[in-house]
Amino acid sequence: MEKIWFIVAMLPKGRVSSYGKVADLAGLPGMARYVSKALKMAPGTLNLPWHRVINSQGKISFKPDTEAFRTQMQLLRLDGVEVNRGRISLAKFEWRPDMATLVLQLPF
DNA sequence: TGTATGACCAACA
DNA sequence: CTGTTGGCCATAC
Repeated sequence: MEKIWFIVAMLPKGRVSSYGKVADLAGLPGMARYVSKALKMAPGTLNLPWHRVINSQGKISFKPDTEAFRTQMQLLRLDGVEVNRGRISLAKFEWRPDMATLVLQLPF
């Protein structure tokens, strides 16, 4: 759980990642669903950039007619990310960390 | 013990 | 593009 939060905390402004990728980086392959749960549980005091996590199809996972959907879209746009109908171009905005340097920062 | 439900995913038709 | 399938796992009833 902390591992997931830590990875999400590293997401740079203007980049996004998917639940599955976050799970992989956290050393929990195949646990995408667990990531969504971890974000829901995360204390607000952590100020995690949760909005930078979308699904593997490059879309916001909330239903389009919800508040959560709108706030996530707004936060992404504030980051400078283009969002069209809940869709984000992974080709342009996916976070591709350098694994070598990334590993050095992990506390686990 | 069983079933249903998620801020999921990859493969396939 | 959409929909389905099987896999995943914690929670809730």
